[in-house]
Amino acid sequence: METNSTASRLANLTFSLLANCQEKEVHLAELHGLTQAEFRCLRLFGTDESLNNKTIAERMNLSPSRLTRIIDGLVKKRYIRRNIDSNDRRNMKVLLSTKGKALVQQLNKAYVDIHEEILMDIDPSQHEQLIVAMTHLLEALEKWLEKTE
Amino acid sequence: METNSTASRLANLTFSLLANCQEKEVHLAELHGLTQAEFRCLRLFGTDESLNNKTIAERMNLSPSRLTRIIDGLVKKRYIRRNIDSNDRRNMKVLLSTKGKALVQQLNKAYVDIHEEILMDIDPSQHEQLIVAMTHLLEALEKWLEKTE
DNA sequence: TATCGATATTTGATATGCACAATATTTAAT
DNA sequence: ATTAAATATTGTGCATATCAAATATCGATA
Repeated sequence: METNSTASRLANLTFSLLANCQEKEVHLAELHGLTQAEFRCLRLFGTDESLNNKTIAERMNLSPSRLTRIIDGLVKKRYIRRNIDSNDRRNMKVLLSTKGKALVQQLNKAYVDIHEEILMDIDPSQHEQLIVAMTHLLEALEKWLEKTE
Repeated sequence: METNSTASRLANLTFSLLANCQEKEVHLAELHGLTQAEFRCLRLFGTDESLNNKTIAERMNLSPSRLTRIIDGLVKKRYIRRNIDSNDRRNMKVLLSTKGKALVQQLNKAYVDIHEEILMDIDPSQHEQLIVAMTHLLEALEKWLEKTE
């Protein structure tokens, strides 16, 4: 059956793709003197956003206490600041410092640049195709994760 | 510019994809009573393959000592066996037990099934193009990783 | 307003993950 | 035969993560 062999080729592709992306992330983190956790945490921020401890913990699938210490590291390295939320003083509003904003913007740019480079190697007529396919891949994965939750 | 906006869409996609795959892996691991490291180790085996400690460590980017203990866990849980290589008694030949083979096959099948489902959503005439595009994506990423080594 | 329960963060204790160095066994080279 | 290299394991220490307890604040209500 055609679908089956294509499916296993695609499966191998996404498998390798995943491994490579992970490697890339490790590499980028140490390039900036950050631990992997700190790096991933930083990448959650849009440049203007301000998040609290708990939501970051949820997005990263980590305990709030773990987050406290990751944030500690990022504060010590002067990438972010902590402010008490004046509306609800239980909340810590965590936001990027100037240095943090610069790094996040640089990372985002680099990230897009990589993909741009990649697209240059691919016939433009296939770009939309690729996007559609990857979107399906993502949807399927999300559906599967929900199903088995 | 068309390329740029496509690139940032693609960037977002691979970003989410990565996060979802990681979540899926964690989930699958605990579904089978394995740690994430054990799970990833098991997935390296083809059903008939026999590997030694060192090569597994290299493929997983872990130290041999770490591997020794991961293997310990998998042996205790009866997924793999250790045999001394009779050609070179320094080597431990690590291979899947019957139970291990069954699990690996089941996982591989599930993995292909997901991708088959995805392909059903896409016009068959475009499958080959999709594979080609994804292959380019992977190649480009590998090239980038080498460049920055 | 005084108090109780819920919520957010932090801290201390503890467990797990991982690498490095030292050790033991075996092989290969001189 | 002796020495050097390769392989797996064990001991140790630091990094990573969770859990439970402590602290502070908020909102509701008696």
